[in-house]
Amino acid sequence: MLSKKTKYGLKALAYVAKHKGEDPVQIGAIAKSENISQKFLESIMLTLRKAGFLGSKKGKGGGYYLRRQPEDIKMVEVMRILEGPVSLVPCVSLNFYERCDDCPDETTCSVHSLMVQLRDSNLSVLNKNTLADLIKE
Amino acid sequence: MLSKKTKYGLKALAYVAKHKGEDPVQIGAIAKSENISQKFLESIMLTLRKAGFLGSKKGKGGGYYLRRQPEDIKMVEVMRILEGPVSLVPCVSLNFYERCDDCPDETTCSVHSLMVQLRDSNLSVLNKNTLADLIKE
DNA sequence: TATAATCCTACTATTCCGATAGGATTTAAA
DNA sequence: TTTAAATCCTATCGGAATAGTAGGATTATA
Repeated sequence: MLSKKTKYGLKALAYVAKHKGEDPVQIGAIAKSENISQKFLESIMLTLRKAGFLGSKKGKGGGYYLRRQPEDIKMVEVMRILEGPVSLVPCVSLNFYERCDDCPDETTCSVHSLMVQLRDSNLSVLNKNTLADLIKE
Repeated sequence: MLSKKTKYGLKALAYVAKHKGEDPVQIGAIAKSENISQKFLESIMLTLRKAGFLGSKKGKGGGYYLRRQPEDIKMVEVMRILEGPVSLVPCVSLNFYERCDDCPDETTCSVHSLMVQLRDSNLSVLNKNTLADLIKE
């Protein structure tokens, strides 16, 4: 299951993208519109800003805005920042590789091939969807 | 990430499938071979038996055996028993549907379409892989 | 100077995961 | 008939992660 952090983060990004070109968007407005705890959302927005998706302006009239074009923000990037690895086991992860503590040998592991297939099918979806796709229609 | 429960359960099923036709397989043997805590594995085997994948024989010389052909046990079934929903959000789950507590309206939810795509791509992999595929080569 | 916003750190409550404990039950073999 | 070997079952527990909260520091506008 997706963490609330990721779900809220995606919705917030979509909200900001929808208001592209306008004044910066406030956390309060997003929280209200998407039914998210404002304090919780604060920390998520911070993560998204530090990751380079969002920029911010402090003080009165401040808020958040997109730093990149929606078409250029792939879902796979956002997922890796918010949710972590795309893979279901660390030993098939491309960006977060780790050995599995069980498994003496990856090549004879019975679940290895299945895990690779799941990783690749998820990657294909996450690579072709961008933030722009989230705000269509 | 996949829970250890699921990972261990898959490995255990593969182990039992590999020894199909022989005497029942003991938990101890699986635990040792796959580096799994025996007590933890006990509870997982119980789950798999109650779900109908495995049969058991008690007492000396007892153990576990497959109740269905490996080619007939789809990974999607096993995952649903051990890991739960295939979907990342309950509101797109086919077998565990629930409304999302946020989201006043699923049709306007910005992440809905992405979640459906991820669900379907995972389903396609999990539907075409069976236990027989886990023990190939 | 007052107000509105983000920024930042720390804390907390709850849930889930992985594992363990301790026996009850059943069966086969000595 | 006894003993050993196996599953069965329920309860519990520590630790980690998740979701959220608190409280103020900082910055910018009007």
